[in-house]
Amino acid sequence: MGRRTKDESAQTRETILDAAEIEMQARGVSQTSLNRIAQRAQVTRGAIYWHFADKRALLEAMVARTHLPLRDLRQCLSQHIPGNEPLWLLREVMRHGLERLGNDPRHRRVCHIVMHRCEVTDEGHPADALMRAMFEDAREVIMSLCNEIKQLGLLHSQLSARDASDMVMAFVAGHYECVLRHPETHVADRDWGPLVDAALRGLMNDPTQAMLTRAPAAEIQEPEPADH
Amino acid sequence: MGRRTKDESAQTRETILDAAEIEMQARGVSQTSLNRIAQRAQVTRGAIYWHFADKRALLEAMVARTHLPLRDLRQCLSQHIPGNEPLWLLREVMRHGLERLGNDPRHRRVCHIVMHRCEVTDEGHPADALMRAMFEDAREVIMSLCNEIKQLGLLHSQLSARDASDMVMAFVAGHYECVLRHPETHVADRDWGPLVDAALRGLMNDPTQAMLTRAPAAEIQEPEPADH
DNA sequence: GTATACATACATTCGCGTATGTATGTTCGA
DNA sequence: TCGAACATACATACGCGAATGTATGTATAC
Repeated sequence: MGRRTKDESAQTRETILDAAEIEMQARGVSQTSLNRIAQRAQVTRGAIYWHFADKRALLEAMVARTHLPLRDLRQCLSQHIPGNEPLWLLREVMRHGLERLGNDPRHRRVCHIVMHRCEVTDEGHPADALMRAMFEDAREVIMSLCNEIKQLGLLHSQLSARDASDMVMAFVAGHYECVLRHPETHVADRDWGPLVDAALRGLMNDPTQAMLTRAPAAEIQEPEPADH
Repeated sequence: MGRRTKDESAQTRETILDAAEIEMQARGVSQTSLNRIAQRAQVTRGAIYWHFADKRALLEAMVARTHLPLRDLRQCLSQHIPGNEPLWLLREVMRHGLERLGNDPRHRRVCHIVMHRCEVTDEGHPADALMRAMFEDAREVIMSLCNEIKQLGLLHSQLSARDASDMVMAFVAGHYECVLRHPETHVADRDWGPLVDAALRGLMNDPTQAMLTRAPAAEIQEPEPADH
C-alpha cells in the first residue's frame, strides 16, 4: 500500500490512537506491544513508527487528545454562575469533574490507563506528566477557591483553606479511584449532587449549611476541549 | 556457595522481598527484572527461583507480608471503644487506615506499588487480588457500620447508607492516592482527626454535629498482623 | 519527479524459565 | 559418634520468544 491522502493519513493516526487506548486499557501499557496496537488498527508497526517516534510519544499523543485544563472549566463556569460565589463555583467544578467520568468515554479511558494501567517510573513519563499536570492544575483552581471561601468566613473553624483543598482533591480523586477500579460496584453515571453537597457540608461552618441545602443547579454547558 | 542453614535461608527470602519492594517502588513492577532484584539482594536469580515460582508469586508473597484484614481492626477497635457506638467506630477505622500510611513504611510501600507501580491486567493478578480483597474487606466493614448509623437515625436525610459508605471509601482512597502519588505536597504524617471529622460531619444530620465536635480520642493499640 | 505514507525485513536486545552444577547442612544407620 | 547418603540452597549456563528500533522497499498523492 503506497502513499495515502492527507486526510486519510490523519484518520490513520486517530485510528492508531483509538486502538492504543483500547488495548492499553485492557492489557496495561507495558504489556501492550506496538504490534497488538497495529493489528487492532489494521496497520503495521511501520505506520505507528511513521506517526510516532516511539511508544512513549504515542502515549503522550494519546493523553494530549483529552487533556482539558481545569482553568478553562473555571473560566467557563465563572461566566455562568450568578454572582460568582466561590462556594457554588467549587461545587460546580467538583460536579463537572465527576460527571465527566460518566459522559466522556475517552476521558474515562485515558484516566483509567494513566491511573491504573501504567507504571509511573522516571520523571517526564507522559502518564506521570499528565497526572501531575491535571493534579496541579486542579489543585491551583481549588486552592484559590478555598482561599476565597475562607476569606468569606464560610469555612469550618477547625479547617484551613489548605485542609479544605486537600479534602476536595481527595474527594474527587477517591471517587475516580472507586469508579475506575471497581466499575462493577461503583457506577459513574449517577447524580453526584448529594455526594458533592455532603462533602462540602463537612467543610463549611454551621451558618453555611442552610445555603448548601437549597440547590442553585444552574445548567452549564461544557467548554470545548482545546486542540492544539 | 553451598547449602545454608534454615534461618539463613529464611533471611535470604526476606532480603529478596525487601529488595523487590524497593526496586518495584522505584521502577515499577514490569520494569523491574528479577536480575535487578537479585543484584540488590546480593544473590543471583537462582536464589529467587528457589524461593518463588516466578515473578507473580514473588509479588504475591510481597503483598501477603503486609495484608491486615480490616475485619481484625474492627474486632480490635470494638473492644476498646466505650459503648461500641458505630459512629465512633467508623471514625477510628478511618483514622487508623490513614495513620497506617504514616507509621507503617512497609504498608505504605506495598500500597504504593500495588496502586501506582503495577499494571493490573488479567484477573487473579496478585496486585489486583490484593486491591480487591482490601477494598471488599473495607467496604464490608464500613457498609455495616453505615447501616448501623443509618438505623440510629444519625445519617443525613438525603443520604443512603450506601451513599455514606461510598463517601467514606472515596475519602480514604482519595487520601491514599494523594499521599502516595504526590508525597512532595501531601504528607502522611499528620493529624488526620480534623479531616476525618469534616468528612463525617457532611454525612450526618444536624443533631449529630454536636457529637462530632467533642473528640472521644480513646488510645487504641494496633492489632498484630496475623502471619500464617 | 519527489516527498509521502506506509509495508516488509532484519538485527539486536533483554528478560524469562529451566537445566544443571556445586558446596554445604542434615539425617540416619552402624 | 562418625561418616556416608541425601536434601537443600543456592550459582551458573543456556535456549527461547518477544518486542523494539531501524533500514529498506514501494506505490501513490502532490
